[in-house]
Amino acid sequence: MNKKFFISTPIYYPSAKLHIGHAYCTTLTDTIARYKRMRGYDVFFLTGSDEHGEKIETNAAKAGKTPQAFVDEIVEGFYDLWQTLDISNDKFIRTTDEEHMDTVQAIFSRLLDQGDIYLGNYEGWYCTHEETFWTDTQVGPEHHCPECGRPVHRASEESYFFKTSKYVDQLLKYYEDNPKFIIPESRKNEMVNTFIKPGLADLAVSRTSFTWGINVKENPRHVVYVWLDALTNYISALGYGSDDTSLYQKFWENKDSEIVHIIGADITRFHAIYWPMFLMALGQRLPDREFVHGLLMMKDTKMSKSRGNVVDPYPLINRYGVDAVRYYLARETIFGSDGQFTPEQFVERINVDLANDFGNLLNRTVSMIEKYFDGIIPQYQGHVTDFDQELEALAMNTITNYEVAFDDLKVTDAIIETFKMISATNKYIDNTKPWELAKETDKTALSSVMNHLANNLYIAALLLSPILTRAPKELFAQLGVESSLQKFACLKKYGVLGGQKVQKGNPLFPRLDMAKEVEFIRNMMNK
RNA sequence: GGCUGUGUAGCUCAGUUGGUCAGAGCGACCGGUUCAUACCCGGUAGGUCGGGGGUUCAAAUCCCUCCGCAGCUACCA
Repeated sequence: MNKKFFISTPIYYPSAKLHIGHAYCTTLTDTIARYKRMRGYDVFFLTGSDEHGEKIETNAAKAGKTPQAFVDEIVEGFYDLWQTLDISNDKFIRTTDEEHMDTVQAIFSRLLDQGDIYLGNYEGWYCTHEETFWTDTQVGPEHHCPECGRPVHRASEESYFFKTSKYVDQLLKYYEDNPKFIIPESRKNEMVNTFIKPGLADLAVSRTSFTWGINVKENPRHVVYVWLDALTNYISALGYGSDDTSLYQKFWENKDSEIVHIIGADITRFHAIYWPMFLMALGQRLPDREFVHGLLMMKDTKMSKSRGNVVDPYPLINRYGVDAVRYYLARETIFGSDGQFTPEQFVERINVDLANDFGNLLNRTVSMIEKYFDGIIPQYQGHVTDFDQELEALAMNTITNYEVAFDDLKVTDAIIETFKMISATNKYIDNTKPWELAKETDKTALSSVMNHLANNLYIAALLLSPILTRAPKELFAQLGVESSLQKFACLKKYGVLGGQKVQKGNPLFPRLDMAKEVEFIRNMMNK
């Protein structure tokens, strides 16, 4: 029985096009999903779209479309972007899917029956112009709308509430028993200090001010308000509460399944507090990890819809390729802390790591094997020199470090480990000086060097295959690696390559002209 | 205002429980090499570890204070 692994991205809101921040989160999640599959796990990778709410209703009206037609069109763009980025999700859930809506209604009814949800009044500061409720802190002592500056007034709206008090202690205990539930830990402290300690308010889970949502069966004037709708996607996608719960049993209820949500800091509260509470109320198992990823910053402005200044991923992908973009996203930012996007760093990362170190290593290796051995990779013969031995030891060590890092969701660290090995392999060429060995009549040492180069490249390509979806295949083609060897399990022992016929191809990653490309990206960003 | 974090070489950042912790990568400069995508390899970088004060035999690493920056501050996804 294989181990199970469930991983999700947030479901994104289709009020506008996706930008590189979304691409970042989804790509990172994808690398983890691919890694786990490579390690032999049964993986369920979920992404989707959160399609209800007032903003959609309004935007659709502005566009002269029905909300459904409006979201249908935008969600098409989601599909397209994920396909373009080689995202390997197993399902794409939409909160307008009938099964999802049925499940949400059923959950709502059950929680209402149980007394976890009650009817009350949502009270706050209301701005008539913005048609929005604000909190005390948001309106400040002057009681002005933070959005438009107009005066606000007290108002209340009938709403259903989820009773959080019932589950607070249980939640805190879960935090305590599962120290790795919220990562990074500072996010957990934020939750406890900001929301729980001061006394957690009940959560409004319905609205009467708009209609584009899932109806509350018991009271159709109300629609289910965002979080009870959106968060439920993680289990409705698996068939929870439906006729076929096999996936749910396999990936959620199953004790041997690890459940990971990758989320942005902006939705931590909902995933770290309310989602566990909903699950507790339903008597269901809680996720193992809420991994809060960092934000991609544009120089000094946050990249988000609200502040504009977003980078469209398409021009980057079209010009530099999927691998380059995926690599940049996974490598440049330490997973869990914020990163910065600058054109210079983007180009440099690709040139230094992918073109110079990795791509060029393949190129020079293939050239030498063609030149010295008529294109046939010499057989592995153990380690002939100390350099061979060191390189082998380092390669095997790299594989271990890589696994440890990736298992802990430290994607960046896993990549760094891999590139340390690639660097060491470049250095190995300088140490062994194959061009001098080629002058000797005894080719033993030279053949061993060629074999080690091929084997290290092969290992590197396998380790990078969760990140790069194209280049490893090209590398395997150039080294003549048969598909039966393109498996992680083959890395258990060193030296599996030997006897293959190499075939020189195009450079894996062409070197980019810094000045020219920086200008291109700048122009793109300023559009 | 409150709560979290953060401020280390030109740039991006590592630095577990205080004592080779003053580091890595990139850029720059110098040198080497030729199998290679002007690539790769080696060497050099003298940064008061934000300012000030304190604890200690010893602090980037603990405490206080000040300054800068970021996130959150309860229903916008």
